[in-house]
Amino acid sequence: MDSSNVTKREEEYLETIYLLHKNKGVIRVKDIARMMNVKPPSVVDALKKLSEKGLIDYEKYDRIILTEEGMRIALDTYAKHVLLTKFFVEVLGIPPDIAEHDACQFEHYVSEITVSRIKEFAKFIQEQCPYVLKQFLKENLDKKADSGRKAQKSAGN
Amino acid sequence: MDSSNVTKREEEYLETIYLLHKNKGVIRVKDIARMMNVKPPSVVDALKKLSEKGLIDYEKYDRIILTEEGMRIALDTYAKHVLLTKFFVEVLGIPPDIAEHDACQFEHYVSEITVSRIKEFAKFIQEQCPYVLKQFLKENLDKKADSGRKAQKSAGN
DNA sequence: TAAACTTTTTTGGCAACCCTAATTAGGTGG
DNA sequence: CCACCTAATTAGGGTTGCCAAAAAAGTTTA
Repeated sequence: MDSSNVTKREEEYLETIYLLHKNKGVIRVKDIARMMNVKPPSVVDALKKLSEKGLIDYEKYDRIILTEEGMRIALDTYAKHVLLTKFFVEVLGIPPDIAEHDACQFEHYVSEITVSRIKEFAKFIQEQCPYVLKQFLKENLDKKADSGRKAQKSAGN
Repeated sequence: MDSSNVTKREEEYLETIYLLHKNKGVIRVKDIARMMNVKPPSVVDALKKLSEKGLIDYEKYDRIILTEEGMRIALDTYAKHVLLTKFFVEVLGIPPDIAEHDACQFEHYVSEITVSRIKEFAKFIQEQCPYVLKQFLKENLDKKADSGRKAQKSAGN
């Protein structure tokens, strides 16, 4: 019931493990590595840390399973991820891949208040002025291809 | 005109230097340290790096001045900071201190598209359905004190 | 101007993450 | 059962950032 001293990066590892388990059942070091764009040794380092912190069950050359606490953190993080992505796409009309990118970072920093407020806001606006929202999206969804897109920051960091 | 290989943390140092200069003129290592919640040696480390990258002019025991490029990055970052904070406060009704905290992280990751879309959205909604927005804020601004607030993540990281 | 105080810098270290190049374990076909 | 191939792990390093303690520079004051 602690979840303190879990770094942002560890949250990402937990989220990835959760998604791999959900989609494929078995979890391989190399799959985690591929999904997170790191090399296998980095994954092993991370697994050891997560194991020491009691967030996963991990035996060398063997299974990788989220503990109850690890699962709690993974679900929590993933829920924010989904909510933020939906908001960016459905309310702001951001292209899905960019929305994904932004959500993927913000999810580790955003406060609970902001998360729940975003959720309420989306619902409120979709119910109270759906036409205005549709109008905004219509005006913006086609901007996708041009201008702003290329002005993207150069990934990294 | 590059701005690549500037870390998030370095962006924060640049932003802090910009704000100190704007508000007090003179910039002291200890002021930067206080504002960023780090100790002086960390600031000195950062100043050396920023200087090597040509983002500040820095002579030991002497002045600290943003170069043109450093100023560009600082202004850019600060602009996002202001925009995000305003959006969180004026549209979502997040308490200012929390909004500040969230913006302060997101500003280093958010894509240009999302920044400009947020700006446009705020304008659009404020113009097209100001009453509905006011209604949403009225319902939420008083929630400040209770529930969500204590569920804050424990800073750090 | 020299002692006393403050600020800045240097030194030496630590933690989080990542990588390349070995090494070791597991699984497979002959 | 052994050679082979792949996947996982260990060994050894690198970077970024932060800190405490010690040394050096700057400033103030008697």
